[in-house]
Amino acid sequence: MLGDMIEARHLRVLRAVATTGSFSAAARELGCTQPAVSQQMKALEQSTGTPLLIRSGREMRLTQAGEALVRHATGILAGLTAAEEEVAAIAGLRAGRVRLVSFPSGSSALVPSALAAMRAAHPGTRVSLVEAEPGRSVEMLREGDCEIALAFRYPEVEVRGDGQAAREEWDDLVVRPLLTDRLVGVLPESHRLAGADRIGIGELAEEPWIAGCPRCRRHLVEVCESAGFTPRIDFATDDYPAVFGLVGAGLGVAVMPELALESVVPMGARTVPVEPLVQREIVALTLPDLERVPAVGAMLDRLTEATRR
Amino acid sequence: MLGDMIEARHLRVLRAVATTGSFSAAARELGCTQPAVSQQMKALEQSTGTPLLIRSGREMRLTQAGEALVRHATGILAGLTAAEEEVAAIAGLRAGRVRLVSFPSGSSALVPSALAAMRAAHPGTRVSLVEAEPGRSVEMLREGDCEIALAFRYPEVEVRGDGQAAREEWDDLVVRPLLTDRLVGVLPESHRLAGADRIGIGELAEEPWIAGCPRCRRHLVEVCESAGFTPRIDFATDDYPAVFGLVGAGLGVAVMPELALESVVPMGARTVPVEPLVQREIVALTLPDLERVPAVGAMLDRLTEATRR
DNA sequence: CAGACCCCCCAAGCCGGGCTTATGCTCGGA
DNA sequence: TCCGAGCATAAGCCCGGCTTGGGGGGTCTG
Repeated sequence: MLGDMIEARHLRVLRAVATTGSFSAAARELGCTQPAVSQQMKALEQSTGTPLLIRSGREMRLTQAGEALVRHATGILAGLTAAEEEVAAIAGLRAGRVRLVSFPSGSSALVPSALAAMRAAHPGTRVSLVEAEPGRSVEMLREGDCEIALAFRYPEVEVRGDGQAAREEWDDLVVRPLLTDRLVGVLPESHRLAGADRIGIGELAEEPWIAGCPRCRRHLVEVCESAGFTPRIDFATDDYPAVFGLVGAGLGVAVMPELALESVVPMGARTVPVEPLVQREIVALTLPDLERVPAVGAMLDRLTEATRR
Repeated sequence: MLGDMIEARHLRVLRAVATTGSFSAAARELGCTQPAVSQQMKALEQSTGTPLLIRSGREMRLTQAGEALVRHATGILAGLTAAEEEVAAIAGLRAGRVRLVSFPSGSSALVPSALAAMRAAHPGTRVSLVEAEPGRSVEMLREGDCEIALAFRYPEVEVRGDGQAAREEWDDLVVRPLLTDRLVGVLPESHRLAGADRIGIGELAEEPWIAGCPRCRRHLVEVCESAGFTPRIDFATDDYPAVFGLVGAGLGVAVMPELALESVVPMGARTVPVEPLVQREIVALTLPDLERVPAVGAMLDRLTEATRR
């Protein structure tokens, strides 16, 4: 029920017989023995129900049905090799597309260098990049709208009954940790603690706060509450330069991933380590099957490498 | 070495999976069990070296390589079914061409009725007809320039050392006897024997003869010599009406196949049975492999049938 | 004219691969 | 929480392919 079709192998053998003019020559060309060719042709003639070859004296000729098959074989085998070639190009990293989605402004250094390394190593591949919040990016990953999602997670501050609420939603994904990012405090230059070596987060209990994305904001609240106070959040923005602007204007304090400070120069603000140590883990997420896709795997490797500079 | 190629069956399964969205549905569509589909896809992924399908939650999605394969599969499977269809049409006598070559003017009644019967029974087939001498027609058959050769042979008059010289050259062919044709004498109306019931060939020993084709001429000489004389041959022509004209003009006598008299009316000539009985056997020749080609076999059957009217 | 070579067919045997049944697992819905 | 659907896996049977070895026929050449 599944194999009642002309097989491509048969066509290849038939074509070899037609071009070489003999079973033996076809066998040599195909790298097998002559009886193998003989049997293949017998099987093909049986499956088609009509003779395909005429053994007339020494030369081998095609019947009309044989000619028809050979005529079609050209296109079919060409299509088959084209298909093999295309998938081989993808498998061999000479082609292939990776859709990468990253959280906004979270990987200003990481992603570009990984993209550059990928392009250098596998020029045929194409990597596209769009930005989305971690929640949305994971959704896109599950929906098939991207192959790699860059996200971050915070360790749980307090141990609750369901200890791994944040990690739980990823347990069917491949989670490749890239790097852990320490959060530092950001204070106005004029702040009394701006010059401190390090500060406890509780020392900022009375300050107005400027928070980041919802996820970051939630975690900030958790950290502060475990330190004994509830932060008064006056502003919330994803945009790190905006945070600097707000802090520089003396409108509040903030915490911010250290990585975000690498590519910008804070104006009118000072950074200072805070205690307790607050870390953010940046990870690349993908689906188990996708990890084995060569281009996806290669891009994951490039992302991992990009953290080792 | 022979099967290191993507198989058409794999593509069919992959396409079914892609369109139905699940292995089970594909299995139902293909008429096999679900593990069969599962294994086919695993084998295909292994042979291509890259994942083709993403099992994400409940829905099944294609990777880029899978999409490429499905895209090619459309054309490949279409070509394959087109090839199957064409050869099936030939096998099912809905198409096919038969090249028939007949000796000149030897089958004025036989061939046309067989052609008509063939066209009526299998309208899709095409039969072409050209004329050639028996020697040449057999050569064409062996060269692949025709599928059926109509020829005739005479029984050996005298038993020589190599008793079957004429039959020997056909012993690797399929010889299908169609009918045996008695030769009759053709005399001028004014001839003294024109009104006889039958004559011995020896009674024409002194007449000038009009012979037919080289083959017929050779046989005429053999028959006459076994009757004790050597015929004096003044004219030789393949054209039966011309023979009648020559005989009618009193220029000689001739022998002629009875069949040739069916579609012409002799003018100024009389036919009379001769003794000893001289017969000519009309046969259809083909190659052993060609006999099994449906259209060729059907045409042979029509030729055989055409003799039974 | 005979030997030699080439090519094809046939038979037997080994091997791999495919399909099936049976079973377990996961996930989503009632 | 139970149930149904769907996929994966294992074991087993079976068919089909490829190989080796032997035989027959045709052609070319010495």
